[in-house]
Amino acid sequence: MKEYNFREIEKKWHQNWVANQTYKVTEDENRKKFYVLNMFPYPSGAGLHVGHPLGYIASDIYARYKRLQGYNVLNPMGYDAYGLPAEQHAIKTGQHPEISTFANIDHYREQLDKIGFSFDWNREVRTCTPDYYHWTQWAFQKMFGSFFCNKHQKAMPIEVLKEHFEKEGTGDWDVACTEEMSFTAEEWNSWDARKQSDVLMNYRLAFLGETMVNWCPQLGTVLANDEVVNGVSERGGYPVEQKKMRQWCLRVSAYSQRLLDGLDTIDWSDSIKETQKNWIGRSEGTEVLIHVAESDVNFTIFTTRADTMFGVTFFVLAPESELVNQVTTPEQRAEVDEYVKYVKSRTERERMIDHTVTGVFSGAYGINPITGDKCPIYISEYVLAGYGTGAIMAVPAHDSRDYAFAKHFNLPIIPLVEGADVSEESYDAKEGIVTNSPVSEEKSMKYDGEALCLNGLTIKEAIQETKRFVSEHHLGRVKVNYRLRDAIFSRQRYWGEPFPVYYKNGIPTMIPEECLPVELPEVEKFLPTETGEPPLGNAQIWAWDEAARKIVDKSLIDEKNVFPIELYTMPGFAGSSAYYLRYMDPRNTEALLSEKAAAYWQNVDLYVGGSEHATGHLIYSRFWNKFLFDLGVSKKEEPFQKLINQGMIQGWSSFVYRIKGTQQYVSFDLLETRYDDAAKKNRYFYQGMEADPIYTDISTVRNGNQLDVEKFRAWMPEFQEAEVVLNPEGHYIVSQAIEKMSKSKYNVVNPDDICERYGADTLRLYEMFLGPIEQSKPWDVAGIDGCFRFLKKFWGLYWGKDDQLQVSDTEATADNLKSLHKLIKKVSADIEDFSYNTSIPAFMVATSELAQQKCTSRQILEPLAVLIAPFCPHIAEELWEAMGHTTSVCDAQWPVFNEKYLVESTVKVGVQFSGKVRFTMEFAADATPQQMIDQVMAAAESQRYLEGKNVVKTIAVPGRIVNIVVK
RNA sequence: GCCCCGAUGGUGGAAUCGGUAGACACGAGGGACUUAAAAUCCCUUGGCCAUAGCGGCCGUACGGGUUCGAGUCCCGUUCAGGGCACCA
Repeated sequence: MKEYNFREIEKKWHQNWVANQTYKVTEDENRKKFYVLNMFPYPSGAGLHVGHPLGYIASDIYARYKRLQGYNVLNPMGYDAYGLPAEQHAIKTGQHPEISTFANIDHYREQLDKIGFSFDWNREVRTCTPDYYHWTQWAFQKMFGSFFCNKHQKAMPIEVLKEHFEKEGTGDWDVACTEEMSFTAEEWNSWDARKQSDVLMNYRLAFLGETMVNWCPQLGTVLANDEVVNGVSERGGYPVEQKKMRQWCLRVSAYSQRLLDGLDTIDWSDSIKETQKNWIGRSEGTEVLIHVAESDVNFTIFTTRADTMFGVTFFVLAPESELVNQVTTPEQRAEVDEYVKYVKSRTERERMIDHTVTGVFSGAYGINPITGDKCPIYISEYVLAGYGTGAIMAVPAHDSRDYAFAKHFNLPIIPLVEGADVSEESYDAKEGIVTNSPVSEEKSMKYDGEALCLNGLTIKEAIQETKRFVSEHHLGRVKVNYRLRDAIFSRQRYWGEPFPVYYKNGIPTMIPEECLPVELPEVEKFLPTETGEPPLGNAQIWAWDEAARKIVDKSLIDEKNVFPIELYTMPGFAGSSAYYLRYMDPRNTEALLSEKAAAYWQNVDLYVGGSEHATGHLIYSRFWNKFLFDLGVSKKEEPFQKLINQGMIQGWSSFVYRIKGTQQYVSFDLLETRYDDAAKKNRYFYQGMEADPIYTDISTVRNGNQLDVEKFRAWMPEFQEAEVVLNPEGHYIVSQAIEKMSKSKYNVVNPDDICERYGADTLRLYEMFLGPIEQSKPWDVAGIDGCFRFLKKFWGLYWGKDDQLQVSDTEATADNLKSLHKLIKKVSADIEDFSYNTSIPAFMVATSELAQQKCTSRQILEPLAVLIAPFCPHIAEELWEAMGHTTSVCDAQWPVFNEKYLVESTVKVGVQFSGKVRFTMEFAADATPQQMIDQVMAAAESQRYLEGKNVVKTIAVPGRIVNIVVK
């Protein structure tokens, strides 16, 4: 048999694909399009590990499959090239981040090329190149120039709103905004340009806002909500504090309802949809206006439990709320100020962990409009300024947080639900019958002669009734709130897209569209300036000359028509929010993409990437695309029709144990483990001395868990002098843990080594074989030999003893056809469902069947090569060529499944009595159930199973089981 | 606390509509070939009992239910993973 020389084969076909531009794709009106996309990678210095290609392989298989089915498949790849690591590298070494980024990209490309992807590299994009970020800046400018009409749920040009203001003031137009405003046309027209600009900021989709931001002092930048995890920064794990700052923001919240509704139209996993639903956090409730007693101050509270208005015993304001100053009485002023100061001193993280009750009385009372009761107004950090109105009505009987507060401050608790016992805890459930609302008017306010009474209603009915009452009598209104916040869109960093904005006499002004892109300026240092400006403050050539329409030296700023340019840069998600559109027409210099390309490619049919982007990229992209859809640029409301989230491939981390303060390393099985309750972790001891676990590189481990001491010593200078304490068998045993693959954990397996040893086709096959794509699983090389062996067997099907191809024109046998068509059916269905892991065993079975049948028929072996082509393109090409084809197997046709080859003349079924299969029988495939029953009865009688028993019922399920019930 | 997803051998995992659970692979054990190793090939491998051979019982986290028949459907419980989290 001819040797399976994967190195030669893979090298040959890689060159061939490049030379023939096999994967170049162009719009073709005569063919149906299919758009497959991977989340593009951030090119890190560590290069690819075996986890990265998992999704790429999965989508490549699908892309190749669709192409074989005759679709015109777009399968592009590019780089999310802006990012913090490159910037930090630049700060450390002084090397421009572009240099390290491009070097990393080259390394990625080299690694990717080895795996045999069908990417069209002609369409590569990099978010950090001016021809790309031109369109990021352009989209930002469009958002700046737009507002969102709540009635039509659509973005519109800001000029429309301006005109409206000029003619009618705010009027009753329901428009997405930061703060509700009300002014007349006269007022608007009387304002100067500066004031008008400020007011418009309240409505623009990209706006400068004075908002509470997540400030990370260590990183020296603000972070978006999804970049803060458990109160610390996602990157680096540094503390984050709340700070009021003027920042660029995107009004993502305007699209809340559309982002929610869109989820029903797309084919994503339930868990990711659920995550997004939680993140958007739609909550239907009621806003009620509360008067502050003995003053003319009013405030609005938001509640989802309008039915509990009769149980209100106090109100609470968020400490950051502007109302705090307005309501606080002089006597309480000092105490309140001190409390507000205390709250400010607490970090986000402290507030998240520590839920002890704190608060202070403001001295004021609010009037419950339903009962007329005067209730004290408190200030407490458990009410958040950023959600709802920053003020709540407290119903301690039916809300556990209010309950804790009431107990702490000794406030009354009034239960409102039949049978609810609130002596120990609150009754939070939304089930039950409402009671305790006054029957007569004694404690109830009448409006237009009507008083609210909820007794006897279910809670749900009571909510509806209260909503009606409140709206009809103008005490408040029905309101939908969303948890989704506007995205903070500026960062105090160097390595990002510069804003195409200059400040003309303090008014943020867009650099004309024709002058884009505004290129990232050169700086000497990548750190913030000494005066605390962001790194772009170091740029000398960074001022806008309005007359000359170009960027000029900063020193000219005081001259006529020269103004400073924005020093902030855009965040990471800016460049990754619309890259899928750019791939459709990546070299267009006139537009983000042409009308023609947009109309042809529409949107992404299949998107593959990690689920960690659920509340970041996948929300921002949907928002961005919806905006571009409103503009008519994108042709589909949703960017990604189907989403597959590949799981993580974890690595096996290995640990050696070093006795504290020595160079002695003790084998794991000799250690005594003690659990330290205080530190909540294990500690290890050897002869009374404590030993610390230290990561060791997986390359220093052999036979599963034994340390190769020589390799270990050679690995790092630190370990050169290591003395080891071996176990009685003379081995050093390491301990192991399954963790995320990471350079710092020394558990990274890189695909190059696997390619070198087994070839790309084996790697591709094996990564798919590891388990369902959507699941996380540890990398375990154990099974890879099996995949490699299979490929050798598969190869062997095609070659005779004397290295000659043994494909002949002999007619295929029925068995051959059956094996083939079973496989076609299975593999086609599996690819459609992304359960590739189950088609690999099917391939193995078919291969051994055909080998046993000594099948040499071209009729079988040709389609077989096509079937494996999506999985293992190199071997498929080689065999395809060997069989005399001059075109690529990529342009072959996916074999058509034909049921007729699988139809059996007879069918084997098990015969079952009282729940047990007793014997099997063969029937003609077209036997009717009655015929089968008759035969079974005859057979059963002859086998004496039915002796002395009465048959009460017979059931036949053709093809599987014949079941007879006896008594 | 709320929401989502899941639980099948030593391991990864198969099992379409409810129809003979454990495909396929890994690992493990045994054997063949070989001076030896690698490679390759063959046999065994859910548990218990029986074993010359036939065979029998129990088994899909646990407890119920529906059904002639449940890994699959329904109800409850436990455990593990993920998301959100003073969101009113």
